[in-house]
Amino acid sequence: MKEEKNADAIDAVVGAWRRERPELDLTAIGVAGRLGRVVMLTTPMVEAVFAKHGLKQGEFDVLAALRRSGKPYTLIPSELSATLMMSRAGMTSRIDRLETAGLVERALDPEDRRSFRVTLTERGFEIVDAAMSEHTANVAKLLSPLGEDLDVLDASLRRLLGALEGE
Amino acid sequence: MKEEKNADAIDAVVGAWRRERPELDLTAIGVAGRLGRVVMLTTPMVEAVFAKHGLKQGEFDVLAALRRSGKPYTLIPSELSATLMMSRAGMTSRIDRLETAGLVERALDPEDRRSFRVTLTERGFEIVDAAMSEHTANVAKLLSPLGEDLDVLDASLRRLLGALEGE
DNA sequence: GGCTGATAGTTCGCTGTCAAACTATCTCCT
DNA sequence: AGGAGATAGTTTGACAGCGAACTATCAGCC
Repeated sequence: MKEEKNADAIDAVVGAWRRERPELDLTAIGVAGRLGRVVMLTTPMVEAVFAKHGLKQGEFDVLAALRRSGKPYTLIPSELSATLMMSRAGMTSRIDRLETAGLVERALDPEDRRSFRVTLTERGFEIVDAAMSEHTANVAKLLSPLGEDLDVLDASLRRLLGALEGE
Repeated sequence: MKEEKNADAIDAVVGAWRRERPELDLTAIGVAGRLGRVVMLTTPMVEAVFAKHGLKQGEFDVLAALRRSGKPYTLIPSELSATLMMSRAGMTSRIDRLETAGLVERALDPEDRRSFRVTLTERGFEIVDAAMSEHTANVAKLLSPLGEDLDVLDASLRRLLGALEGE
């Protein structure tokens, strides 16, 4: 006994809306719903990998931005908050936590005394590299059901993202 | 002078990783990054519509779940928290807020004295219907750059979601 | 019929984020 | 040179969400 139709949770939501508000065109709502739900379902699985390395998602994001910036693995807080699309207030506290944990260091910026240079420590480097390796494998596994659709999905998302980012 | 290549923010991230960690296969990371970024960029645009109706996303979600459940627009808190995939503690406070705002009512459940029935008020009904109409149009507009790729994207996401939800 | 364990909802303490207000410093313009 | 406005980072206060602990009620088993 296999399921004839592979209906998902979004089909149920869209179906209910269609019954209650038949005049609405729900095509895009369904796509947006699936997008959001995929992110919601995968988030805890992604976070679990970071947790194994003692990191939260947001902390990994900071370390990863420093790591991929290349030697000397240094950025200033405002660059970090812009790249990660978060407020500077939030970035202050993230850096505080990472500094306390010994994964980054704050150093004076000789060219701008308002600012700091945030640098990966040796330990931060090792942890983020280990976490990134595992994260990469984990995401590949999570998306493996897509098969050859992976490229199709990527192409569609690229098209959408290009428009959303404003060319 | 037009851009020859339509590189997006994720291309920059993946490119930096490829330079720093050439041994990693970043295909899936790129797709996941685009997924997350699309959600991150669209979230404020979606929330702006709800805000016009005096709602936050989470509050709209509750009203919408009640609305699409059909007459008598009634659910119990544990159904709501399960449907919306959030903790019961969080649901308690959401319902508190919505009740204070006069958009839902709590009534005794005659069949289970531990529980309540949460029902849309007349005013809640009107607000969620108006918000849903505008939300639907807004999402359609946000995804309109996809053109005929909308169905392609939906098919891929459905495939992925089916696997993530465990068949 | 009356414990035992499960379930519904709430309260409490904590955390991560944001916006706004604030200090320090830089930049530019005249 | 020096003053106006912009910018970097922090502090503060507020808020939504979570997990754990708690109360009340239900369900089922002996």
